[in-house]
Amino acid sequence: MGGVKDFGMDVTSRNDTVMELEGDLEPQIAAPRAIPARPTMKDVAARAGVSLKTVSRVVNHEVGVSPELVTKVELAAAELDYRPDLTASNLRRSDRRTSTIGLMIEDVSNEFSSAVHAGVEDVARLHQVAVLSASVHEDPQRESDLVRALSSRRVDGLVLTPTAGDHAYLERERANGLPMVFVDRLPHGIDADCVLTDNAEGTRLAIEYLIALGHKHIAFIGGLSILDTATQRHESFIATMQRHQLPIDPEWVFRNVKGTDDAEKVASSFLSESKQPTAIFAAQNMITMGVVRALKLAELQHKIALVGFDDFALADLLDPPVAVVAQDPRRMGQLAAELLFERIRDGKISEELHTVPSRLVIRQSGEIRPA
Amino acid sequence: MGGVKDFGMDVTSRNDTVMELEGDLEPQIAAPRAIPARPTMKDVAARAGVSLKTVSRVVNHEVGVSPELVTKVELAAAELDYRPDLTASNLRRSDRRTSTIGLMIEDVSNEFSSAVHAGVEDVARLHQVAVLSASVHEDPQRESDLVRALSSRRVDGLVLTPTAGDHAYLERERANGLPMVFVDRLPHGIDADCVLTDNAEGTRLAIEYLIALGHKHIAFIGGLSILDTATQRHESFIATMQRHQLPIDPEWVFRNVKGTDDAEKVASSFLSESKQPTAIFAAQNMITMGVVRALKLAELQHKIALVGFDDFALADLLDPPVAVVAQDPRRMGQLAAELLFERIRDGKISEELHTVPSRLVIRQSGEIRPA
DNA sequence: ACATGCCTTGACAACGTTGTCAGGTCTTCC
DNA sequence: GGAAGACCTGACAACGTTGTCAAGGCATGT
Repeated sequence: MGGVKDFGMDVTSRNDTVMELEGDLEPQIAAPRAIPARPTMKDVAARAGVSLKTVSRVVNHEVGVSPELVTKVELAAAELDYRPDLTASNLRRSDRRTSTIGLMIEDVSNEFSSAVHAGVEDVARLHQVAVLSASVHEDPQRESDLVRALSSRRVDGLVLTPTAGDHAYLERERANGLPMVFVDRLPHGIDADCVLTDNAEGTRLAIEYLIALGHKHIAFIGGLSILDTATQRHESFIATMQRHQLPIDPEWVFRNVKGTDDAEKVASSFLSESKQPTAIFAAQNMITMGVVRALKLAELQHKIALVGFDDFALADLLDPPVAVVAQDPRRMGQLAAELLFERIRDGKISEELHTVPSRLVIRQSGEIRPA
Repeated sequence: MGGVKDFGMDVTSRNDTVMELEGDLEPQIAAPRAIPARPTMKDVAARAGVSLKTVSRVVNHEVGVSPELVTKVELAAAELDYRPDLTASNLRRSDRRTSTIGLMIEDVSNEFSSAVHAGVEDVARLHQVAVLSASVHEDPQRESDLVRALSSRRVDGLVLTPTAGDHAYLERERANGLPMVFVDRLPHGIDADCVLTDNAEGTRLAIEYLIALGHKHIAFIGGLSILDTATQRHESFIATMQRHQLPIDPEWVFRNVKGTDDAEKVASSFLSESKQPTAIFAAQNMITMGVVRALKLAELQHKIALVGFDDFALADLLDPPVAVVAQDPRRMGQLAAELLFERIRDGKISEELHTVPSRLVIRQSGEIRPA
């Protein structure tokens, strides 16, 4: 809160009597000529010679206004460059909609998140709704601050990727009229609508593909296990290997790997040993990139197979091109937004779980067979 | 505008007398229990046993409220999960700030645009300001629609990448109190604050580097010449070649190339000829990727030098790693936002031109010498 | 004891808009 | 010709909040 109050200089409203109190002071050179008055409905009404309410009707395309008045009002509005004030409108309207939703993602400049963003925007645009977007950066404190900020701006709903923390606090927010849909990760402490990738299935696809090629020694490098997505991929890896009665070598199973550099280090460590896996499964975007680097450094990129989870730009241009389990983040965003608009429309709270399928994209790095 | 009026069912305000008119109809099963009432200041005031204004003072951290009352009010607010309504606050406040700005970029899911977005967010966050973001997709109609939409939501200012069209219409918007800063491209028909990459200088750096390596026959593949950025890069290419008295072979100069596929086609066309350039300058992101593809296809990636304009993820992992002129889109976003907040703060309109330097990132593809 | 001034609190209007309702004009029908 | 209805228009209140101002309590100085 604590608004913006330092700017002061409090310009009195445009056409009221001007305060004449400080006439004794020298002329205020370059006074903060702040905030030119915007034309309001009142101004349009005056210019068109009609009442306020008639302008309102014309602006909102209500039926039952005579054509002449419509023309007059539209002309006056155009001449003044009138823009209806959605904030005032929202205040008065009975549905209290702001035609704005909030989107909280990991990082707006991240390839995955911004694809989700694009998907949400696709749908929001159809509904003529604007999107307030923000990066959470995996920070629970920032997450709850953002929820407050967006709630204060009275967004009609929220699409968000939850952090690892507890989300019981959102229950009250939702009860107070803020519909929300989670995307990419399941929240803890609240039952809510959620759109997820099928992590287990995607992982199974990748691993079984490698197994079919004859691989028996597959390394697993996964992300932060506080995140469900990472855990699901790990569990599916284990389950799939077991189902095929293959040994899981603990020295080739890494969890809690964070970011490209860490992944490169981890991969390099076991690639320099004499005993090596014949294939590597990198359970996340950044990790895949790190492994690519490590393989290249060790000049093993054509000897050891690699499949990553989540596609990325240029994966097909690398040497060798990198096989991946491709998610469909844009679709996830679209689906989440569609769900949200349903919830907003009929005001009911529900707890549907939607899964967006992932598919295996076979590229050379995956086709390498064990020696 | 034509707001959202189809949802109907007009729930009367929460604690007023409930309308008893249609008691004869069957019970409305699962009636759209729309919009639960949110607590307002009035509710908080009642619960804390103080006046409305006192709650306002506490919420806004104004001085001069007795500590006991502050505690009482804060307690009541917390119990009700009260969230101040920024839209109502903005309406009444004399500064009329919404603490929200608009951002219009090419595409939220584009690597360059979303880095600009991240930069804007960095600065907005410091100011506790939310960002309404939208993709323009190089569509002038969409651009002006978005400006209207954001203006109606009374954003405090606008950061935007202009399309190729005319922008005189924004003059009136700005005169009506909407500060704006352009980023990445210079607008036409309006003098305004603008943050640009130094396209000419970046291009010069790249070309002179190639020349220094001994290249004399350099191909140029550039983007849509309706965009100034593309034109500037082209002109700088020509000027630099001429300054070094090198021939410009028209059959190796391509403009108006759009997207990866188009670039690949164009590059492939001249790579299949017997006479070839010894180096290629790709004047844009997508174009560079297309050229990489074409070179790889022709197996010339280690024979012909390549430098691209604008860096991209994994450029360093390609074979060979691709040399580029790197812009700093995040810095551009930050700078634009900083400028915008200055304009918002002191309400003055100005027309500063800011240039963010680009730098040459040398990677193997640039180090290839002519045969 | 009284005037003065500071400090805290609340009543009230207003921001720009829309929902409600009443009033006016014009048809239509007996 | 008059009543009834359809149609169009405007006056007014209200949405949730803050700016303004006045009133009351208390301490201080004479």
